[in-house]
Amino acid sequence: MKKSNSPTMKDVAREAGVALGTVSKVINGIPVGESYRLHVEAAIEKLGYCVNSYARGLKTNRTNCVALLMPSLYHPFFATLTDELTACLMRHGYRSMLMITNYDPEAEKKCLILGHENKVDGVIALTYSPDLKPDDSTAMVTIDRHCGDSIPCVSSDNYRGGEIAAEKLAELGCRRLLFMAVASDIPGEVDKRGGGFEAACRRLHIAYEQIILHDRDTEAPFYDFLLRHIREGVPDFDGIFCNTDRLACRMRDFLLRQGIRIPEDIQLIGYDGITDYATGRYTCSTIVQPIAQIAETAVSLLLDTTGLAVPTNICLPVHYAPGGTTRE
Amino acid sequence: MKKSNSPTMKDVAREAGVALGTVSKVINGIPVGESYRLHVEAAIEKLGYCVNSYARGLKTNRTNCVALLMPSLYHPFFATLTDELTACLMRHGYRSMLMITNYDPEAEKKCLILGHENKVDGVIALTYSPDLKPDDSTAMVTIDRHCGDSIPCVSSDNYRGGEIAAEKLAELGCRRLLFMAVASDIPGEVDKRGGGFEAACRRLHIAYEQIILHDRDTEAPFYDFLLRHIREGVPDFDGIFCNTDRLACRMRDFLLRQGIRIPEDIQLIGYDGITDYATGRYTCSTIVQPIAQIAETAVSLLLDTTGLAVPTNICLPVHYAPGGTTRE
DNA sequence: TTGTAAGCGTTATCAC
DNA sequence: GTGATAACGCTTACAA
Repeated sequence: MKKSNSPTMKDVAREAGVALGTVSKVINGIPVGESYRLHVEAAIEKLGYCVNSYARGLKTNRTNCVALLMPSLYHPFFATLTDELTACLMRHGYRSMLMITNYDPEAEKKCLILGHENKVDGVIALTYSPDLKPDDSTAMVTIDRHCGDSIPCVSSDNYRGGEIAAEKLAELGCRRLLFMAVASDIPGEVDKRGGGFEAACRRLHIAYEQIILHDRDTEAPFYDFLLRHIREGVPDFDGIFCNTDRLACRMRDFLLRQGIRIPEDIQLIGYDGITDYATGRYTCSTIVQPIAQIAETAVSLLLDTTGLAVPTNICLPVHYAPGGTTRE
Repeated sequence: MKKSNSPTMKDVAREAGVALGTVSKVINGIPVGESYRLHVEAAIEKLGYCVNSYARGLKTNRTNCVALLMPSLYHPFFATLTDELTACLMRHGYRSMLMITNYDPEAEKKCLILGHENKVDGVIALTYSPDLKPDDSTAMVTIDRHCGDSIPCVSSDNYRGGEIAAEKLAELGCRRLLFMAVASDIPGEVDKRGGGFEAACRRLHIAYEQIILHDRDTEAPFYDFLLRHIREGVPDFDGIFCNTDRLACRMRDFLLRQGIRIPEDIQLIGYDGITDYATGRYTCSTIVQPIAQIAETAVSLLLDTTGLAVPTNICLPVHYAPGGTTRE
């Protein structure tokens, strides 16, 4: 599949009639006699020389490569996040090694080892392990889940997002709220959405209930719950906050099938800010995560080597956006 | 960001009391005396040794790393394709270096150079350059666009997909068909969708028109065209084939706003097989691309080093799936 | 079968 | 400022 005989520095040196070290200096931008530089550059051009980053990496122990651990790219949130992360890394001169973990802690561990073998300069992980830890010598930043105090975690301001959802529903006239959530076994930043919602409800003196399910379970309990709370076509609730857009969309579909009007009878707010790929519109009214900003923050944190104490948790601001499931 | 002092083979050899070469053999699965192997394995375990793939790559000129050139991950097709490619590569023991090119030929060229510097074993590209060529020593496979006869291109059977769309619409009772397409400047496999559609229409003696726009233009001409062909609420067409699901969804939305009923008045078929992330349902009736199969084929073609003459173009079978915009 | 040693293409340390 | 030279960690003849 390869045969490889790219020119090496030695070839360039010979072609330019200079010593090896001189070529290295030119390539690394270290000052060198003007005429030497020109010769070397000409030789590089002529031979089509291109550095071998494996040789360089072996020597310097830096590879300009970052491992990206993602559960899947089927979910638009992960996909766009990966897009932004990769673009951002490239802007900083880094390449990204993508690893799909399939929500599997075992696979995540394997990927970390793979990354270590590959001497990646750092790891950015959206993980489903409670305790993923890289080799000590490798920098790591997580997204949406804390993995220990030495590892910064960046996320959207989930708590505030929950508050905003409650505030918005209240402002739009809702008086009886419901919080629906799918949660994974292991705790993460995402769990704070409910906390913010509750706090705001209490502060606003609005009645609320909540129902939380495990993400590996079926949604049947949600449906049962909703059905029990619809009497003669009139629902007990006039506003629902779902902890993901996905859930909000699914509940909207279900309620519509039950003859409930959205947003007339029930208003619905999700979380994530997922847009429809065809129209670019939000798939439901939602709390929008600042994906590009999350990516940039994660990259800066990872690459920032100033050693200044970094906060262990960075929350980025979210905002509400109407998407057809609220009366606005 | 790094401090690196992982144990090396030398450390393992010392720990195990054997020679360096022996350690190497154990690691590479080359037969070695049982007791030696045990010692070495124990030492590896104890020290937490892990190969340095940069040193290995430097020596062997193989890196087990493949560059993935994608225009963006915002489109679900690219995202799922990237997911499948990466998963498939991992299964084969390869890592993928993701590069987002933003539909920009210049960026694509830069990525190719980056890949070359990084000594990737191969490149899989979904490119928007007419003539992207890697360094001679690097294997390449493209998806959906031909880049020269030496570079295999894998795609869905676009021509057949066009035929199927026409046949299906005919079968569902359509008598006046329309083909709508957005096309990029540079030719690609995707262009064949229209050819297949036309051929089938002629074969079936069904009247059809077509309107094709550049992908960088506005959609206004589409809307004008449709409006001109709706007289007193009755459209001239009873079936439309759009060359992407995205277009089909957009046209559906537009037609609905004009008071046209879908699928009662007009039936619509798209192409790609995009599913909604929340419900998993097709976003419109569609010709489904076998994404996982495309990924597997691309990977096999890239990794297959048998040197057997590979076909320059591989078309994978597609199928029709109803998605609410046809009467079935 | 096991051990030894010569590179792979860089970078970095020195004398010059 | 320039040019030999020694690593970096590994694979692979080749010698024992």
